[in-house]
Order: sequence, then C-alpha cells, then structure tokens
Amino acid sequence: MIQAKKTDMRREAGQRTRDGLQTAALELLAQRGQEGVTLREITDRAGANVAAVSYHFGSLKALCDAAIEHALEQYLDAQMEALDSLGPTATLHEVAAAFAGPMMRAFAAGGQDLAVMRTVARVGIEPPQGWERLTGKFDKSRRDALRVLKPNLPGVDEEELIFRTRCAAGLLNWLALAPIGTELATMSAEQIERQLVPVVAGAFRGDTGTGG
Amino acid sequence: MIQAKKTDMRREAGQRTRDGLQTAALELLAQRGQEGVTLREITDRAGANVAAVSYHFGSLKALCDAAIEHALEQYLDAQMEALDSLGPTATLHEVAAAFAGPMMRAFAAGGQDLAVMRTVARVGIEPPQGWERLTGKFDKSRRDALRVLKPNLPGVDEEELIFRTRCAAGLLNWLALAPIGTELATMSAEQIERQLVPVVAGAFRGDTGTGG
DNA sequence: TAGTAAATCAAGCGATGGCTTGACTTTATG
DNA sequence: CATAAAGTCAAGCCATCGCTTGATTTACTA
Repeated sequence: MIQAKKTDMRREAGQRTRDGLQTAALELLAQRGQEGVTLREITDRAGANVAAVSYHFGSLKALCDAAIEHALEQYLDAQMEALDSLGPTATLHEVAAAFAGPMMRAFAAGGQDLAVMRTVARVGIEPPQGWERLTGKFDKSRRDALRVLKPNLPGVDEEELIFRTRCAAGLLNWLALAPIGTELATMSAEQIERQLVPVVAGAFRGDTGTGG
Repeated sequence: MIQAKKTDMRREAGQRTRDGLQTAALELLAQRGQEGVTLREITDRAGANVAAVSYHFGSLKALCDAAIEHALEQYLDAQMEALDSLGPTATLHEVAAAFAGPMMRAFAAGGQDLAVMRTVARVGIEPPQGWERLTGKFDKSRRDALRVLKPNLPGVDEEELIFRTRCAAGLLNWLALAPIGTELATMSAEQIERQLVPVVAGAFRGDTGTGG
C-alpha cells in the first residue's frame, strides 16, 4: 500500500546527520574561518563518519558553502526586518539600534546565534566564490539602511552615506570576531546597547569638525 | 689579525635571506592569515630553500612570529608618534585624523606598508600566543589616545571612551581586511581622509540621541 | 521472509604539510 | 693550501589533509 507518509526512520536519521554536520561546520567556521576547518574535526564533533560529508553534501567545500549561505540569509533577513519595522520618523539613534540589533541580540544570546554572526563577519573578509546568489539580499539590505538614514542626514550625499553604512557594518563585524566581542558576550543586552548604539549612530552622523 | 670588521660576505648573504623570508612571510600573512601560510610558498617567493626557514628562524611559526612582531611594532610606533605630536588644543577631528593617520597613509602607499596594516589587523582577530611582549606598547598607545580624547569629550566617562577607542581601532582594522579596503587603496590620500576621518570622529563623539 | 534502498563504517589512496638530514658550496682564517 | 664556519640544497620522513571504496547495518516494502 501507499500509506502516504509514515515517518521513515532512515530519512529522519539522515536529516539529523545532515543538520549535525552543518551545525558543527558553522561552529568551526565561526571560530577558525574557512581555512581552519577540517573534515575530521567536523565529523568528530557531529559524531559522524568522515564519509558522511561526501555522502550528504558532496564535499567539504559544499558543506561549508551551505552553512555559510544559511548563516548569511539568517543575518540579512533579521537586519532587513529590523530596518523595515522602523517608522518614517525614526531618529538616528533608533536607526542605529535597529541596524545593530541582530548583532547585539546575538551577543546576548551566545551559542548558535553568535556563531552565525561570526561566520557572517568572516565572510565579509574572505568571501567564498559562489556567493553571488545572495547579492540581491545584500543590495536590499543596503537600500533599506539608506532609506531610513537619509531623512536623518539630509546634508550628506549618498556616496558618503553608503561609505558610512559599510563602516558601521564593518565595525559590527569586527566586534563579532575580535577578543572585545567575547567581552561583550558577558554583558547584559542593555549594557551592550547603551555602549554600542551611540558609537554606531555617531559613525552614521559623522563629525566634520566644521559644524560647531 | 683582528682586522675588526671587513664585510663578511657570508653573514651579509645570510641577512639578505633572512630579510627576504620575513618579507615574504609578511605578505602571505597579510593576505591569508596565519593558517594560510606554507613553508614552501614563503621560500618560493623569497627564492630560498625550504631548509632556510629552519636554519634562520627555527620553525615556520617562529618566522611568522618575528614578522608579526615587527609589523605590530611598526604600527604602534607610528600611531603613538602621531598622537604624541598633537597639541593640547587639538580638536576631535584632528585627533581622529592622527588616530587613523598611519592606516590611511598605508592605504595610499600600498605595498609593504599596507601588508603591515593587514597583518596587524589579522592579529587583532587571531592573536598569537606569544605576544605578551608588546602589551606595554598597546597600553601606551591606548593611554595616548585617551589623553588627547578626554579634553574633547569631558562628558563621557573613561570606560566608554576606552570602548569607543577600541571600536575606532576595530573599524580601521576592518577596512584593512575587507574588500572595501581594496577600494580605498585606489583612492587618493585626500579622498580617503575626507570620507574616513568624519566617521572615526563621529564614533569617538558618539550620539546618544538625547542632546538635540 | 526475502529484497532493496538509505545510511554508516573502517580502511586506505594520493597529495600536501612542516621539518630533518647529510652532502655540497662559499667565504674567511691560520 | 688546509681548516673551519656559514650558508644552501635535494631528498626524504612522517603526519594530516580531502576524498573514495567496498562491505555492512538499518529500516522499510512486497
């Protein structure tokens, strides 16, 4: 009989192995980057055999690509959602809080969420070659930031606004990777926000030294 | 006879090999980090034999440590000199320009100077274990920055000032490593300064959203 | 119960890594 | 010239890397 879908234990176990491999890969990518990840360390961590990577993903690189792409998508979606939820009268401080929100929440949460951020940050330094698939999301994220930024900084032309947005994003990425990030991870969400948001907002606003 | 010091060709050639190895190591460290550096690529680039590294430095790690320490010292010295040359009435904009000066000059100069900056930035993410020898210089650099920063930001307590200084340093490091840095490297020194200094100064100043 | 496909496993292959070795060349010294 | 020190070199050792293979286990199907 067809019996439609009684849970197939084989496929379920396979999915569990796949997820375990991807999770282990994400953690190693977060703490050591693409060059510091080895097949055997991933499989040890996931409790799987070395051949499982080839079987489920085809190659180590394909597994890392999958983990990276998932992490990037997760981050960009969270940031776009935060920016889109801002009203048209949002202050620069609120824009900065939304922009840095996903990163700050990851610091407070730790664990997998923080691993996602660290992986995303590493990709910002060493972009894998097949990441053009996400170019559209990157563009939308930047457009969202510019849209909510412009009303607050009418005197700054778009080129500089783009530069400052990239600087702010880079600063957040740096915090995720550098030792200072592990210090932040021990603070409360409120403490993080109180210290970090003014810095991001200040970077957006800029200080030309000419305007009193 | 004693003959004091007639140039010993053997020692001179050895020094040339040592310098070539260290330079090649620095370039590879700058573009691939500590994990992406191989003995054979260094020796190929330097035109030396693989055994030369063991002979002159003891190990690959010792060579990398020497190259990293030299780069760190070069950067910290340049930044401290820039900060020390500021008068007591320096504006926040001038402080930011001095703080970011060595990095901006390296972007404009490219080549070895930029490799030094990239290596320093990488160390900020993956600190080697034997770098406690330079702790004193790091401390002095931070104290210098705080000294020239305080008069401009009397309302900000020291803890936040330290945080903002680390953020600003992190931002500069990020620019050195991320793709945006290669874009900066194609701009003139004036263009770089005009875009970057306001961002750094803004990060120092902060924006709490409470002060109009 | 026999058959089958999904998944797992131990073992090993070829390539590459850091490092060592012993012979060789070069240069200064008596 | 003979000796010794400083440096360079080709070759190889051993570990680890990504990946493959053929056998085996597991869970569903007819």
